[in-house]
Amino acid sequence: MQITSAESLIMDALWDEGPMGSEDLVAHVLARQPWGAATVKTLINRLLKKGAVESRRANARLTYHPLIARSDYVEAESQGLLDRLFGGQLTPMVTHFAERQKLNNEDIAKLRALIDRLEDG
Amino acid sequence: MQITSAESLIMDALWDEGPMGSEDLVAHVLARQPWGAATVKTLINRLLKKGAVESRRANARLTYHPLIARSDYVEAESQGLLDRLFGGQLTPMVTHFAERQKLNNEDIAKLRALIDRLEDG
DNA sequence: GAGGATTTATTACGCGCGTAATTTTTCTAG
DNA sequence: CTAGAAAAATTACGCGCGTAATAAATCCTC
Repeated sequence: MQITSAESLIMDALWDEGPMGSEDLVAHVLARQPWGAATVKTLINRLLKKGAVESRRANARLTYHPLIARSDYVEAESQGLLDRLFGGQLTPMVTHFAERQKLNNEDIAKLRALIDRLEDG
Repeated sequence: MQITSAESLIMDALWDEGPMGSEDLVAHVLARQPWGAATVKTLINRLLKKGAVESRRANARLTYHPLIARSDYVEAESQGLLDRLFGGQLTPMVTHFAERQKLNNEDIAKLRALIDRLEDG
Protein backbone atom coordinates (compact mmCIF):
# COMPACT_ATOMS: atom_id res chain seq x y z
CA MET A 1 0.00 0.00 0.00
CA GLN A 2 1.86 2.99 -1.35
CA ILE A 3 1.20 6.26 0.48
CA THR A 4 2.46 9.29 -1.41
CA SER A 5 3.98 12.31 0.23
CA ALA A 6 0.85 14.41 -0.23
CA GLU A 7 -1.29 11.63 1.21
CA SER A 8 1.02 11.27 4.17
CA LEU A 9 0.06 14.77 5.30
CA ILE A 10 -3.51 13.58 5.69
CA MET A 11 -2.32 10.57 7.62
CA ASP A 12 -0.22 12.86 9.81
CA ALA A 13 -3.32 14.73 10.89
CA LEU A 14 -5.13 11.49 11.73
CA TRP A 15 -2.12 10.08 13.53
CA ASP A 16 -1.57 13.23 15.54
CA GLU A 17 -5.16 14.06 16.38
CA GLY A 18 -6.96 10.77 16.09
CA PRO A 19 -10.04 9.94 14.01
CA MET A 20 -12.15 12.87 12.95
CA GLY A 21 -14.72 14.00 10.42
CA SER A 22 -13.93 15.60 7.12
CA GLU A 23 -14.49 19.15 8.27
CA ASP A 24 -11.92 18.83 11.05
CA LEU A 25 -9.57 16.87 8.88
CA VAL A 26 -9.65 19.46 6.14
CA ALA A 27 -9.11 22.21 8.70
CA HIS A 28 -6.14 20.47 10.28
CA VAL A 29 -4.46 19.84 6.97
CA LEU A 30 -5.12 23.30 5.58
CA ALA A 31 -3.62 24.83 8.69
CA ARG A 32 -0.29 23.41 7.55
CA GLN A 33 -0.67 23.08 3.81
CA PRO A 34 -1.53 25.73 1.21
CA TRP A 35 -4.09 23.62 -0.61
CA GLY A 36 -7.73 23.93 -1.51
CA ALA A 37 -10.27 22.01 0.54
CA ALA A 38 -11.16 19.95 -2.52
CA THR A 39 -7.61 18.69 -2.71
CA VAL A 40 -7.78 17.35 0.81
CA LYS A 41 -11.04 15.58 -0.02
CA THR A 42 -9.43 13.94 -3.03
CA LEU A 43 -6.54 12.71 -0.95
CA ILE A 44 -8.90 11.33 1.69
CA ASN A 45 -10.75 9.40 -0.99
CA ARG A 46 -7.56 8.01 -2.43
CA LEU A 47 -6.53 6.83 1.00
CA LEU A 48 -9.95 5.19 1.40
CA LYS A 49 -9.54 3.42 -1.91
CA LYS A 50 -6.07 2.28 -0.94
CA GLY A 51 -7.31 0.94 2.37
CA ALA A 52 -5.07 3.19 4.43
CA VAL A 53 -8.09 4.86 6.00
CA GLU A 54 -11.65 3.77 6.65
CA SER A 55 -14.79 5.81 7.17
CA ARG A 56 -17.29 4.99 9.86
CA ARG A 57 -20.69 6.61 9.95
CA ALA A 58 -21.11 8.16 13.36
CA ASN A 59 -24.41 9.98 13.92
CA ALA A 60 -25.04 10.70 10.27
CA ARG A 61 -21.56 11.97 9.43
CA LEU A 62 -18.46 10.06 8.43
CA THR A 63 -15.45 9.79 10.65
CA TYR A 64 -12.10 8.83 9.18
CA HIS A 65 -9.89 6.34 10.95
CA PRO A 66 -6.33 5.46 10.01
CA LEU A 67 -5.94 1.76 9.25
CA ILE A 68 -2.20 1.64 9.22
CA ALA A 69 0.10 2.58 12.06
CA ARG A 70 2.42 5.51 11.72
CA SER A 71 5.28 3.34 12.89
CA ASP A 72 4.64 0.94 10.02
CA TYR A 73 4.73 3.80 7.57
CA VAL A 74 7.85 5.25 9.10
CA GLU A 75 9.42 1.82 9.11
CA ALA A 76 8.75 1.22 5.43
CA GLU A 77 9.99 4.64 4.36
CA SER A 78 13.13 4.66 6.42
CA GLN A 79 14.05 1.08 5.71
CA GLY A 80 13.65 1.85 2.03
CA LEU A 81 16.02 4.79 2.22
CA LEU A 82 18.52 2.85 4.28
CA ASP A 83 18.50 0.04 1.76
CA ARG A 84 18.73 2.28 -1.28
CA LEU A 85 21.43 4.59 -0.04
CA PHE A 86 23.37 2.90 2.73
CA GLY A 87 23.29 -0.79 1.93
CA GLY A 88 20.80 -1.33 4.73
CA GLN A 89 23.34 -0.37 7.39
CA LEU A 90 22.55 2.25 9.98
CA THR A 91 26.11 3.09 10.92
CA PRO A 92 27.03 4.43 7.49
CA MET A 93 23.99 6.63 7.66
CA VAL A 94 24.93 8.08 11.02
CA THR A 95 28.46 8.48 9.72
CA HIS A 96 27.10 10.37 6.77
CA PHE A 97 25.32 12.85 9.00
CA ALA A 98 28.39 13.17 11.17
CA GLU A 99 30.53 13.98 8.16
CA ARG A 100 28.06 16.55 6.98
CA GLN A 101 28.37 18.37 10.29
CA LYS A 102 24.80 17.65 11.08
CA LEU A 103 25.67 16.45 14.55
CA ASN A 104 26.33 19.02 17.23
CA ASN A 105 27.49 18.17 20.72
CA GLU A 106 23.97 17.80 21.97
CA ASP A 107 23.14 15.33 19.24
CA ILE A 108 26.19 13.31 20.08
CA ALA A 109 25.30 13.31 23.76
CA LYS A 110 21.80 12.11 22.95
CA LEU A 111 23.10 9.33 20.79
CA ARG A 112 25.50 8.27 23.50
CA ALA A 113 22.70 8.19 26.05
CA LEU A 114 20.60 6.13 23.67
CA ILE A 115 23.38 3.66 23.14
CA ASP A 116 24.01 3.38 26.83
CA ARG A 117 20.38 2.43 27.28
CA LEU A 118 20.57 -0.07 24.45
CA GLU A 119 23.59 -1.76 25.97
CA ASP A 120 21.96 -1.94 29.36
CA GLY A 121 18.66 -3.31 28.17
CA MET B 1 17.54 18.96 -9.68
CA GLN B 2 15.24 16.05 -8.96
CA ILE B 3 16.70 12.60 -9.63
CA THR B 4 14.09 9.86 -9.64
CA SER B 5 14.67 6.40 -8.28
CA ALA B 6 15.02 4.87 -11.75
CA GLU B 7 17.47 7.57 -12.75
CA SER B 8 19.48 7.02 -9.60
CA LEU B 9 20.37 3.53 -10.81
CA ILE B 10 22.11 5.09 -13.80
CA MET B 11 23.93 7.47 -11.49
CA ASP B 12 24.92 4.55 -9.30
CA ALA B 13 26.71 2.93 -12.20
CA LEU B 14 28.57 6.15 -13.02
CA TRP B 15 29.41 6.77 -9.38
CA ASP B 16 30.66 3.24 -8.85
CA GLU B 17 32.55 2.74 -12.08
CA GLY B 18 33.35 6.23 -13.22
CA PRO B 19 32.57 7.86 -16.57
CA MET B 20 31.89 5.51 -19.43
CA GLY B 21 30.28 5.26 -22.83
CA SER B 22 26.71 4.24 -23.43
CA GLU B 23 27.47 0.65 -24.27
CA ASP B 24 29.22 0.07 -20.96
CA LEU B 25 26.69 2.08 -19.07
CA VAL B 26 23.79 0.13 -20.50
CA ALA B 27 25.59 -3.12 -19.74
CA HIS B 28 26.30 -2.15 -16.15
CA VAL B 29 22.73 -1.11 -15.48
CA LEU B 30 21.17 -4.11 -17.20
CA ALA B 31 23.34 -6.40 -15.14
CA ARG B 32 21.36 -5.25 -12.13
CA GLN B 33 18.04 -4.15 -13.58
CA PRO B 34 15.55 -6.09 -15.70
CA TRP B 35 15.02 -3.33 -18.24
CA GLY B 36 15.38 -2.96 -21.96
CA ALA B 37 18.44 -1.17 -23.31
CA ALA B 38 16.18 1.57 -24.70
CA THR B 39 14.98 2.35 -21.21
CA VAL B 40 18.50 2.97 -20.00
CA LYS B 41 19.07 5.30 -22.96
CA THR B 42 15.98 7.26 -22.07
CA LEU B 43 17.11 7.65 -18.50
CA ILE B 44 20.57 8.79 -19.61
CA ASN B 45 18.99 11.45 -21.80
CA ARG B 46 16.74 12.65 -19.02
CA LEU B 47 19.76 12.98 -16.77
CA LEU B 48 21.52 14.94 -19.51
CA LYS B 49 18.56 17.26 -19.83
CA LYS B 50 18.44 17.72 -16.07
CA GLY B 51 22.12 18.53 -15.94
CA ALA B 52 22.97 15.63 -13.65
CA VAL B 53 25.21 14.11 -16.30
CA GLU B 54 27.18 15.52 -19.19
CA SER B 55 28.41 13.86 -22.34
CA ARG B 56 31.89 14.47 -23.68
CA ARG B 57 32.89 13.34 -27.13
CA ALA B 58 35.97 11.19 -26.79
CA ASN B 59 37.34 9.81 -30.06
CA ALA B 60 34.03 9.86 -31.91
CA ARG B 61 31.91 8.31 -29.16
CA LEU B 62 30.23 9.95 -26.18
CA THR B 63 31.33 9.38 -22.64
CA TYR B 64 28.94 10.16 -19.80
CA HIS B 65 30.19 11.93 -16.70
CA PRO B 66 28.24 12.49 -13.51
CA LEU B 67 27.93 16.18 -12.67
CA ILE B 68 26.62 15.82 -9.18
CA ALA B 69 28.35 14.05 -6.33
CA ARG B 70 26.85 10.96 -4.83
CA SER B 71 27.24 12.48 -1.39
CA ASP B 72 25.11 15.44 -2.42
CA TYR B 73 22.41 13.13 -3.66
CA VAL B 74 22.57 11.01 -0.53
CA GLU B 75 22.49 14.15 1.56
CA ALA B 76 19.38 15.51 -0.09
CA GLU B 77 17.51 12.23 0.08
CA SER B 78 18.34 11.40 3.65
CA GLN B 79 17.83 14.90 4.96
CA GLY B 80 14.43 14.90 3.30
CA LEU B 81 13.44 11.70 5.01
CA LEU B 82 14.76 12.87 8.35
CA ASP B 83 12.76 16.07 8.06
CA ARG B 84 9.57 14.42 6.91
CA LEU B 85 9.50 11.58 9.38
CA PHE B 86 11.62 12.48 12.36
CA GLY B 87 11.37 16.22 12.71
CA GLY B 88 14.90 16.58 11.39
CA GLN B 89 16.36 14.83 14.43
CA LEU B 90 18.70 11.91 14.05
CA THR B 91 18.24 10.48 17.52
CA PRO B 92 14.55 9.66 17.02
CA MET B 93 15.48 7.87 13.85
CA VAL B 94 18.08 5.73 15.55
CA THR B 95 15.60 5.14 18.35
CA HIS B 96 13.09 3.99 15.79
CA PHE B 97 15.47 1.38 14.43
CA ALA B 98 16.38 0.30 17.92
CA GLU B 99 12.72 -0.23 18.76
CA ARG B 100 12.18 -2.23 15.65
CA GLN B 101 14.94 -4.60 16.72
CA LYS B 102 16.97 -3.61 13.77
CA LEU B 103 20.05 -3.12 15.89
CA ASN B 104 22.00 -6.17 16.93
CA ASN B 105 24.96 -6.08 19.27
CA GLU B 106 27.37 -5.52 16.47
CA ASP B 107 25.41 -2.53 15.23
CA ILE B 108 25.40 -1.07 18.70
CA ALA B 109 29.13 -1.61 19.06
CA LYS B 110 29.73 0.11 15.76
CA LEU B 111 27.62 3.05 16.74
CA ARG B 112 29.43 3.32 20.04
CA ALA B 113 32.77 3.31 18.27
CA LEU B 114 31.55 5.99 15.91
CA ILE B 115 30.38 8.15 18.76
CA ASP B 116 33.65 7.70 20.59
CA ARG B 117 35.42 9.00 17.53
CA LEU B 118 33.03 11.92 17.24
CA GLU B 119 33.60 12.92 20.84
CA ASP B 120 37.36 12.70 20.45
CA GLY B 121 37.56 14.67 17.25
C1' DG C 1 30.92 8.69 -51.25
C1' DA C 2 26.98 5.32 -50.66
C1' DG C 3 24.83 1.92 -47.93
C1' DG C 4 24.43 -0.71 -44.00
C1' DA C 5 25.50 -0.71 -39.06
C1' DT C 6 25.83 1.51 -34.94
C1' DT C 7 25.11 5.28 -31.93
C1' DT C 8 22.32 9.17 -30.41
C1' DA C 9 18.04 11.76 -30.18
C1' DT C 10 13.08 12.15 -30.57
C1' DT C 11 8.63 10.59 -29.88
C1' DA C 12 5.11 7.54 -27.54
C1' DC C 13 2.04 5.98 -24.05
C1' DG C 14 -0.38 4.53 -19.89
C1' DC C 15 -0.47 5.50 -15.10
C1' DG C 16 -0.25 7.79 -10.77
C1' DC C 17 0.24 12.17 -8.52
C1' DG C 18 -0.80 16.88 -7.28
C1' DT C 19 -4.23 19.84 -7.82
C1' DA C 20 -8.98 20.77 -8.15
C1' DA C 21 -14.07 21.46 -9.98
C1' DT C 22 -18.34 19.30 -10.64
C1' DT C 23 -21.94 16.11 -9.71
C1' DT C 24 -24.51 13.30 -6.70
C1' DT C 25 -26.14 12.07 -2.31
C1' DT C 26 -27.57 13.06 2.22
C1' DC C 27 -29.15 15.98 5.74
C1' DT C 28 -31.78 19.69 7.87
C1' DA C 29 -35.21 23.49 8.12
C1' DG C 30 -39.58 24.73 7.19
C1' DC D 1 -42.28 16.19 1.92
C1' DT D 2 -39.59 19.55 -0.48
C1' DA D 3 -35.87 22.83 -1.25
C1' DG D 4 -31.75 24.51 -0.13
C1' DA D 5 -27.38 23.42 2.21
C1' DA D 6 -23.85 20.53 3.42
C1' DA D 7 -21.20 16.43 2.73
C1' DA D 8 -19.44 12.83 -0.09
C1' DA D 9 -18.27 10.81 -4.52
C1' DT D 10 -17.00 11.28 -9.26
C1' DT D 11 -14.66 13.27 -12.87
C1' DA D 12 -10.90 16.27 -14.80
C1' DC D 13 -6.39 17.56 -16.26
C1' DG D 14 -1.49 18.46 -16.98
C1' DC D 15 2.88 16.60 -15.79
C1' DG D 16 6.53 13.51 -14.76
C1' DC D 17 7.85 8.74 -14.46
C1' DG D 18 8.69 4.06 -15.98
C1' DT D 19 8.94 1.75 -19.92
C1' DA D 20 10.07 1.60 -24.59
C1' DA D 21 9.95 2.03 -29.99
C1' DT D 22 11.15 4.76 -33.79
C1' DA D 23 13.65 8.23 -36.24
C1' DA D 24 17.80 10.73 -37.14
C1' DA D 25 22.62 11.21 -37.20
C1' DT D 26 27.08 9.39 -37.41
C1' DC D 27 30.50 6.11 -38.52
C1' DC D 28 32.81 2.28 -40.92
C1' DT D 29 33.53 -0.52 -45.02
C1' DC D 30 33.76 -1.11 -49.70
